[in-house]
Parts: sequence; C-alpha cells; structure tokens
Amino acid sequence: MGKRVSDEELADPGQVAPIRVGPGFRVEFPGCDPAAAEIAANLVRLSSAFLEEVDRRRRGIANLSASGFEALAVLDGADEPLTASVIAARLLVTSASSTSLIDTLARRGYVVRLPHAGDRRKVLVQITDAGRVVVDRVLPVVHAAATDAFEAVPPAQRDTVLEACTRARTRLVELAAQDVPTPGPRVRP
Amino acid sequence: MGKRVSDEELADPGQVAPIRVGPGFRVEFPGCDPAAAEIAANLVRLSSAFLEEVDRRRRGIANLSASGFEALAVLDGADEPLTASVIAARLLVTSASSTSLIDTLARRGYVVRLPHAGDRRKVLVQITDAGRVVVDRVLPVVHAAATDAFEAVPPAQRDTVLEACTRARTRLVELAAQDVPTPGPRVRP
DNA sequence: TATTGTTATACTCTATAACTATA
DNA sequence: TATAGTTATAGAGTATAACAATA
Repeated sequence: MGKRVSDEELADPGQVAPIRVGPGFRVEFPGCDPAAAEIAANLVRLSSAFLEEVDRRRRGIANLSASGFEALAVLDGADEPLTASVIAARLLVTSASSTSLIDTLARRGYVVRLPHAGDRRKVLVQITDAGRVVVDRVLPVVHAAATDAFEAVPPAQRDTVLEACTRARTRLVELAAQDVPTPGPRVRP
Repeated sequence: MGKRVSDEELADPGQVAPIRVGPGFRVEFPGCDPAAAEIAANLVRLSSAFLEEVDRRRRGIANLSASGFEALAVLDGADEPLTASVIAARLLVTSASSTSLIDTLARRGYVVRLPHAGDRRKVLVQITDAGRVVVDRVLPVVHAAATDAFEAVPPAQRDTVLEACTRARTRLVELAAQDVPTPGPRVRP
C-alpha cells in the first residue's frame, strides 16, 4: 500500500493564520514570554515549510540529501579543493559523518579524493564537472524558491525581519556558550 | 579520538552579522530577488540555531529524537489516546515511520498501545505517566529557550515578524500546490 | 604525543513496497 | 475492495569509540 495520506493532511482550508499560544500560557509556564514562544513557533514553521519547498524543487535534480547539496555548494564556492575536516566544520558535522557524506558524493561521481601534497594525513576533496552541473542547477532553484516565497513580504518589513533575525542569532550565540539553565516547572492546566 | 572540533568552529569573533548576498547576485541568478534570498538565508539559519539550542537543553531530559518529543507533546495535548495514523498525520511522517517512532516510545515506556474498541484494525497510542513526566520537563525548556532567544527582539518588531511569517507561509502553501517551475540558468561569475 | 581521516558499531529516520487483519 | 497498521528492505544520517598513518 505504501505511503498513505491521512485525513488531517487535507484539513487546510487555504487560510494560513499565525501560530498563537493560548491565554493560559503565562500560568502554565511561569517566567516564559508568550510573544517569544509565538515568534519561535512561527519562524520554525516557516523555515521548515520553505525547506520543504526547496526540497520538492530539488528532488528532480539529483538524489542527494540536503547535506549533500550543501557540501557541493561549499566546494563549488571555495574554488579550490577542501580537506575533509574543513567540509565537516562548514557543515557542522563530525569527521565520521563527513567521511560518509564524501563517500556518497564520490560514489555518484560528484567529487574525487586527492592526496594532499604537503601533509599526507590529509585528503583533499575536489568537485568534478558533474558536481558543478548539479550546483549550477540547484542554486537557481533555491534562489527562485526564495524569491517566490518572500516576494509576498513587503520591502518595508524585510529590514525589520533581518534585524530581528540578527538580534536573535546574536543572543543564541551567547546562550550556546552558557550552561543549560533549569527552567521553572510546568503548571498543568 | 571521536568527535573533533576543527579550527573554523572557533572562528566566530562574537559579532553576528546578517547574512548578505554578493553584488553579483542579480547577474548570476537572473530573475531572482537578492532581498528574498537574504531573508530566506537568515530565517533558516536562525531557525536552525534556535532548534540547536532547544536540542542542547533537551538533551539531558530524555534520549529521544525531536520527533519523539513532538509525538509525546501531541499525545499529551490531545488528552486522549490517538491512533497511529493521526500521529503520523500530525507529525507529517509516513505510517511506517510512525510505527517505528511508536516502537521507540513504547520501548522506553513513554507510551502504550491499546486496542481500538470499535475498529480492530486500529491501534490507540496512550501516553504513560513516565511520558507525561518527560513532557512536563520538556515544554518549559522549549519555552524558556524561546524567551531567552527572542526577548532581544523589541516588541515593536514582533508583530512585523509574525506578519511576514504568515505572508510567506501563505505563499508557500500556494506554491506547494503548483508544479515545480524551471528556473533560469545560473550565469557563472 | 597529537592530528587526520577512516572504520566499526549501533541507533534513528527516511521512503517504498508487500503483507495482515480487519472493514 | 479499501483501510489500518506492521513488516521488510535499503539508504542516509547521527554519535561514539577505536584505529592507522602521518606529523
């Protein structure tokens, strides 16, 4: 039978409303800001909807994961072969994951491994012509999806969104350097 | 040796700047909007940074994937047992993935499977007390992370961000219903 | 000794397809 | 026949740990 789509998936009546939290939020989660929760929920939902659309458009181009496309784009943009560890760092994955990702790309003929002249422990990963063809087809698809999705946002709102994103990311960089805080308990409704 | 962190990860000088596209964008990707590309990049980056922080805070609570936590939250919020297919629909996964997810949750004692009284093909999934304990610990962590990350966004900007998110999501719902467009070619710089 | 990359192990998640038991 | 859920299969991704070659 394979993939089945259940009832709920068809429930969207064409109207998209902002995700809001209920009126009991402040009581249920003392010390938490309902407006912040709403911003977070809406941003995450939007990001995943956008990535889904990108993925849908990308599907026909090559059978690669998001990381696979990203690695190719990084290699194409670098204009020179990169070591496995540099790729791992750019993609924020472990060296082991990087190895398996490069394995996949090499198996498909999108990259080749070259010995590093100066340091024979290192491996240089070079994008092939076939890999460049994939990048040339993928990047326009991604940017077209962005254009289609965000041209609905008026220019006046764009700077505000960019600034808000930057503020929040700045805060997240700080938070990541701190210990995990213990939040107050949930007060069940 | 295990997980190693490479040089580049330490490269952040404490300053977070908006992600911008280069001046050659319009030439390289004809018909695409550089401002849209910037919005998209910044939103996706922010969303993933936020989810990473949530994941970091969530790690100590239970050894579950994001889908695992989400499924528990859905079951907790529903206030009644849900069928496997309803869970699959809420989480936007296939019925097969739902089965394996429920397997994992059941193995850990966070849910139990019950027979459905009316329709013996169906399986009801019920959250256990142990599962509720996990939800009670996870939700405050998520909302605290949102509060910490987004309190840096001034209230005046919040409504704008929410509105922009909703506009873009509306557009993405429309796009998802259309055929994948063929974008113009990339003009290599 | 430290570092680079690979391998080994184990688990999760994904998708598709076939299968069962019901309806 | 159609539906609900499971199982089978195959692939990709994750993390941790151990390892060989090289520095």
